[in-house]
Amino acid sequence: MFNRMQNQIPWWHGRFRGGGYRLTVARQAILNVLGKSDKHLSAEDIYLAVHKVYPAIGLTTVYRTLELLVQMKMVFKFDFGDKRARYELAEGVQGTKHHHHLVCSACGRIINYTDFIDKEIELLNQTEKGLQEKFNFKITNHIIQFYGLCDKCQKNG
Amino acid sequence: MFNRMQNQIPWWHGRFRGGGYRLTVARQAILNVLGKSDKHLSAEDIYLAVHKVYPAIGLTTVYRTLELLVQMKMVFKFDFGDKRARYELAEGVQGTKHHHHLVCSACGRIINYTDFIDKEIELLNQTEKGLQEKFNFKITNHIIQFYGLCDKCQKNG
DNA sequence: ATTGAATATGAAAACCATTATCAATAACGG
DNA sequence: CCGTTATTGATAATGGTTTTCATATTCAAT
Ligand SMILES: [Mn+2]
Ligand SMILES: [Mn+2]
Ligand SMILES: [Zn+2]
Ligand SMILES: [Zn+2]
Repeated sequence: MFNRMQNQIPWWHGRFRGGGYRLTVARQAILNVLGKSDKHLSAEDIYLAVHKVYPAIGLTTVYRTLELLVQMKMVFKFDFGDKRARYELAEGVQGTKHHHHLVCSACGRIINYTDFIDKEIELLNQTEKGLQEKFNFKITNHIIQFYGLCDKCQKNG
Repeated sequence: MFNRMQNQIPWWHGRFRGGGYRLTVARQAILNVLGKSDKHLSAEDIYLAVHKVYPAIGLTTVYRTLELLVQMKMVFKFDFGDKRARYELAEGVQGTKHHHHLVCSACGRIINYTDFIDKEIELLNQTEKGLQEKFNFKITNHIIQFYGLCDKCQKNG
């Protein structure tokens, strides 16, 4: 359909081959979009961005690829209360740092924050340990989101 | 369609009348279901429970009522990663205590926990204050969820 | 208790993000 | 280059939620 990308071997090459997955054009295109963006993209956002470069890649493949990337733990999937899932490269990948989110209930703006994270993590570890013991529940990850009004929406509200 | 419930004036009477809303049979039935359950019910769960007593009340009304109750801050709406929204009486209402959630990724079980909450709240207040200043973001509420495997699913997994 | 205006409801259709189907295509070891 | 098999794209289907609109209910004023 089109020639393989001319890039040097990308950092994610091994992740795919090691997992027994093929390194396809669609998957690379989707990872490129995610890697270039600092936003929290929906499947359609990603589809449209990919579409500009590879018009033949369909929305179905975007969904399937995102599902795979989430399963491979290369991508986080979020629900911020609008009706669509949102995706973001996982921490560690592309130098992304662990962070939590502020979500504006009015305009949907999403802010990453890394401040206070250290103390939060400390408490989380403590809490996770306690919960693990009390409920014998093996915690694998957590979601922390603050909802409210961003600066603009406070003025306009 | 059917006679008004014979209950004494319920605690939520004032909340409705004060907001300019009518105190209908459907709304009371739905609040009764929520008040009696300690689970995290979906719209359909609530519809089925209501249906046993008032078969004429439709699913649409359940959705509309839940939307209203969330807007009135009498009910919390959650997304636990299954495909449906889940509802729970808000803290303070019916003596409900503020709590966070453990969600089993395998079987979907949801556990409320109130332990560690005090320390969490303390840190949250601190964090919220900091975020408020740094981003001029007015925080109204937060979501904290831990995902993992419950005791049963660890054995069976 | 009756009335009437405004709100709330139910049945059905519409919506829309996500998934399933399936024939065609591309990736890659040999 | 070939053959096997994973992957893809177009399309249809799914399913929770929302919209529509005619009818019923609530409740303040009679
Ligand atoms: Mn983020
Ligand atoms: Mn709960
Ligand atoms: Zn905003
Ligand atoms: Zn479980």
